[in-house]
Amino acid sequence: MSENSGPPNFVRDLVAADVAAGKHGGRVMTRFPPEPNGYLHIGHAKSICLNFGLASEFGGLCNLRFDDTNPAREEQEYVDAIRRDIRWLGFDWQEREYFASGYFDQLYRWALQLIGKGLAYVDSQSPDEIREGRGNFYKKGTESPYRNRSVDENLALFERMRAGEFPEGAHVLRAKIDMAHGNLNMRDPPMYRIKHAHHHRTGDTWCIYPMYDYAHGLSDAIEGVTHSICTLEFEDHRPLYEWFLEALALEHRPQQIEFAKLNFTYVVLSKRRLLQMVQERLVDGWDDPRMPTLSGLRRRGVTPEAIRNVAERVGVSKRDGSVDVTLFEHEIREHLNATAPRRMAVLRPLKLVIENYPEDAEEWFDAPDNPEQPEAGGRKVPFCRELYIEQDDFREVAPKKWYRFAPGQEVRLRYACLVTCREVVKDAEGRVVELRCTWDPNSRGGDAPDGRRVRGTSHWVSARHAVAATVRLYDRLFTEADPLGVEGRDWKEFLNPNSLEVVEDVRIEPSLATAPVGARFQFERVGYFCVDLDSTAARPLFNRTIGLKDSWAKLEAREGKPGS
RNA sequence: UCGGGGAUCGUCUAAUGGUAGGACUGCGGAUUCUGGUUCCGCCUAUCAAGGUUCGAAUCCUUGUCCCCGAACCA
Repeated sequence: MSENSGPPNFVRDLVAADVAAGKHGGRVMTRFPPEPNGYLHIGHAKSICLNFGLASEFGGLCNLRFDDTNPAREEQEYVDAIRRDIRWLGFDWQEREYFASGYFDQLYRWALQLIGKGLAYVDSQSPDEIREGRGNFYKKGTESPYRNRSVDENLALFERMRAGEFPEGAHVLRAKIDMAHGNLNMRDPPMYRIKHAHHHRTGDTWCIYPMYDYAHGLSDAIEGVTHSICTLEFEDHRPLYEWFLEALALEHRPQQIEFAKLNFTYVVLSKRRLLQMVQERLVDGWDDPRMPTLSGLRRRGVTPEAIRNVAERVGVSKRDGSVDVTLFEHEIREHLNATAPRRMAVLRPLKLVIENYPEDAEEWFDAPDNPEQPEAGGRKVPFCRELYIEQDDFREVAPKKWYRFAPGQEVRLRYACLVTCREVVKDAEGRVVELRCTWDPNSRGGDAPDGRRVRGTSHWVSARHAVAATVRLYDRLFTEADPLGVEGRDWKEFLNPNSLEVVEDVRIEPSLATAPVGARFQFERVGYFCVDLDSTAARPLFNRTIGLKDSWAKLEAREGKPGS
């Protein structure tokens, strides 16, 4: 057992009890079983962390198994993306990469066995008739007229299904269980259907494919999985999961355990809808930084650590709910705050001229990468007579408690010096285009020579040295906490029209211009940013991962709303 | 009208018959060359009603509400 076992939860308790009791010889084996029909998202991350985490905690192993029993939906692209994302998240399945399709032969032989035992039969009803015969929640099912075919007839028919003699839908292999069962899943569920489709791994070898319920538990059994962890909606599939193991009298019996999947406010997590957003170009692909996919989060600049931390923080239970997305945002900031080097960048430049600073002079100030760990190193930032500051940091009429630039107000330029705004220059339309300031030459480095208090500190870049860049400001993709839960409204109505804002005229300090793709920074006083895939030396491109908390904006917003 | 689950601060989650705790959020305050970080404080919860017990979030009974299930999807 490792030390980093995290908070308690019912799955761990179950596993711990099994280990203590010596079940499965005290062995723990889990698996993460994605269907390669879409990209992994933050919800899958919870399952990945749970499965790999449990295995490592109890000295066991976790397999990666692609659950690829439906050739119509599965593609190699997804297999590649899934591998990449799990590795990025920080987990290693070593050589234990499996495919349900790798078990097709064994599964087929077992199906033959079940037919031989009189526990499976070929049904030749139409899909409609089968649905009809299954009954519904309130009405028991009725037995198929084909239910009592002889073993030989079933064997022959099933063999002919496999040989490709029938069109799709002509026949299906069904488990013979109980058409009157209260659980619909037990009313003679289909085990195999005919699909004349090309499979991404088995090609055209098969034209019959096993169903999830038949394939999954048996795949677990083949791999020696001890604890098969899945989500709540499979709870009433468990009797069927167990029925197949029992019917085949397999000695190894994996145990299915269900937990509540992860959900966040202001996020939609369903492969179907994510695929829809991609296909309808509501976003720019699976790795659009607004997507809750692991690829999207990675491109956004979110760290794997933050994702693992949030997976641990949300816990594991059987209550379905929705985690406040601010918890995720908190974990993102927490890790980035500890690891991202600080830099200065001005998103919306306003020119600032220091009138008493020589025209042709310049100097370079020391700036630490992280002021809380000055020993961790730093860089020099250039300074000269003309600088850029943030437009937002100036107000011609200073509100109450405004510490930033305003006529006559002294402000600190971070790591540089103290300056006072003397004059405001406007263009013909009355827009503020330039601040004329003076500096205190004795404040070099940023400290007041006489200990006078200067509350405001602004970031800045040297006009002469700054590099132009583009920044993409990302915001939540949805404007509604529960986009799926608003009665009478389509979830797509709640897509945030401002989820992406491109800012073209950004000025960054020179050290930022050569940062490699994927590098993450804190732009001081602004937020966390990372270098996008499409960034070039000629035009650096940064994605905003998340903004810094802004208590000034909060205060101002509140005061702007009387009565609140 | 059926089957399977679930109900603890606003949110997520602990407490396994013995002080209802933590995290996030929110609200105060301190510190600060980031209105960031950090630190401190505050607010707020056992679905309901009965019962068992010295003692119940926990056990029993009844009820209420919520989620999942009727693909040849997973």
